[in-house]
Amino acid sequence: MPLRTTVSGNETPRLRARGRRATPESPVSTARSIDSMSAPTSYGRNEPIFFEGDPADSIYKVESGCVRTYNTLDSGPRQLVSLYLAGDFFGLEGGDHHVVSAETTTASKIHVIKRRALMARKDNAAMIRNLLDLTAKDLRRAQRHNLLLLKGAQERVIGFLLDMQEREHGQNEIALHMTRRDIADYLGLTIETVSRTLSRLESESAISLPSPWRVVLNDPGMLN
Amino acid sequence: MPLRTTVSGNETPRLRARGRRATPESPVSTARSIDSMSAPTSYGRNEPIFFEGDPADSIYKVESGCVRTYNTLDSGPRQLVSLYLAGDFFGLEGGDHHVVSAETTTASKIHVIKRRALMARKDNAAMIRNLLDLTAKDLRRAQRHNLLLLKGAQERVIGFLLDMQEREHGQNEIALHMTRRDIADYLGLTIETVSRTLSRLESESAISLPSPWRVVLNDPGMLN
DNA sequence: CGTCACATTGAACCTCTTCAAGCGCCGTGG
DNA sequence: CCACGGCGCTTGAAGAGGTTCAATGTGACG
Repeated sequence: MPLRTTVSGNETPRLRARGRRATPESPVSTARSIDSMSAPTSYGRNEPIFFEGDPADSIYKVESGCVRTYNTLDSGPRQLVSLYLAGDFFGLEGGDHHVVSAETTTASKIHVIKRRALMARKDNAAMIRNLLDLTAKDLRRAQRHNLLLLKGAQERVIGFLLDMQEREHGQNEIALHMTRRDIADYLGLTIETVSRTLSRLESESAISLPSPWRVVLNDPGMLN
Repeated sequence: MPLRTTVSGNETPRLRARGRRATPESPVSTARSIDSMSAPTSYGRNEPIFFEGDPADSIYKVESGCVRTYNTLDSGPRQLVSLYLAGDFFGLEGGDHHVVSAETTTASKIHVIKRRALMARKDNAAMIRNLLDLTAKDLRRAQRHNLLLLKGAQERVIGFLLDMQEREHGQNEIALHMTRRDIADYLGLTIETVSRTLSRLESESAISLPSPWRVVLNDPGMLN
């Protein structure tokens, strides 16, 4: 097993949970689409965004970074429901109260969009249709994740990497934006299994691991 | 291991895939809500409703029976994405084409609702909002299913039973509407594991199995 | 330099799968 | 009418894959 000569980038996985530092509120945008309706809020690593049970009066868009949603009601090990990367919307489950909690997995910028602000707009019918499209997209993502969880460990990890690659503009070098624990909790595996699987894929030169938070897919097509 | 003196009901799990027999089309309803916009179509057991790749020009509501959605693209063992019971809507994933296939698991009646018919109505803004609510509900269901798949075999089966109970009006005796294979493919287990787990739960008198397609939860609260 | 969080690696254990056999119900046909 | 065969379900024993427990490695920061 080759010892990795790690050259870590600036994505240092380090807990720096200072309080959230809201950027000053900009005047309400008159933009046509849901995004960019407000200035993004900056979050540190592992900072909560909302909790299960909170009133669900806003939806959210990831400007940069990464957000995990999870369920606290079920005791035992943490189980992630979803991961959201730059460009993704979350908090779309509907209902009066959130059914999951949301936290950043790394330093992130998040747009917070009040539902009332959406509905108050002249073009609110278009907004609802926009919301519908976003929710349907999240549904498709959840269903694809379901399929992934019906497979074995190696296929889960590979599926995760391919999904991440697709969501990160198709580059072969992808930034994970999260720790092994997040990956494991998202895939229903242990961190040991995730680590071993990645190591094996690297030893088979299917991937490279320049640093723990970076993965290079040497042959994305081969991974299927 | 007590031999079960099975007294089969009329839910005989038997292939009887006669051709679909559409009920005569009723005049377009002027009802206020999405459901009951058309007369239901009757399907036999294991009959396809739509296939992955078909144009998604309709949404569907289960009047009675049960529908499974699954993915055929990934080779290997069949993997169910979702199960829909009486009262549930499906086909809400959005997009121009279906990303899953849908089949009945048992004789069923299904409402087929054209999207165009929805959008053509005077109150189509309300219809879209209705669609949004239904899609968000399906999303919540998919996310709950995700959580289930992150657990062990016994918890999956118990979670499945509790989910079914909740969806069948909270009665303690529930009809499964499907075979062990469907359950296994939905939970990511083998039929043997499902069968064994149910047998063990019965031997611990947590449940009773009057017939393979019927389950009685002796103490729903205890199962958590 | 020492500490801390995260990641990796090894070995024993356990759960679920795989393979195999048998049972019960039902429909069919001799 | 009963024998046969298909299908679904159950049960057992061996095997593989992932977890658990434990130790070590690595980089960042004070």
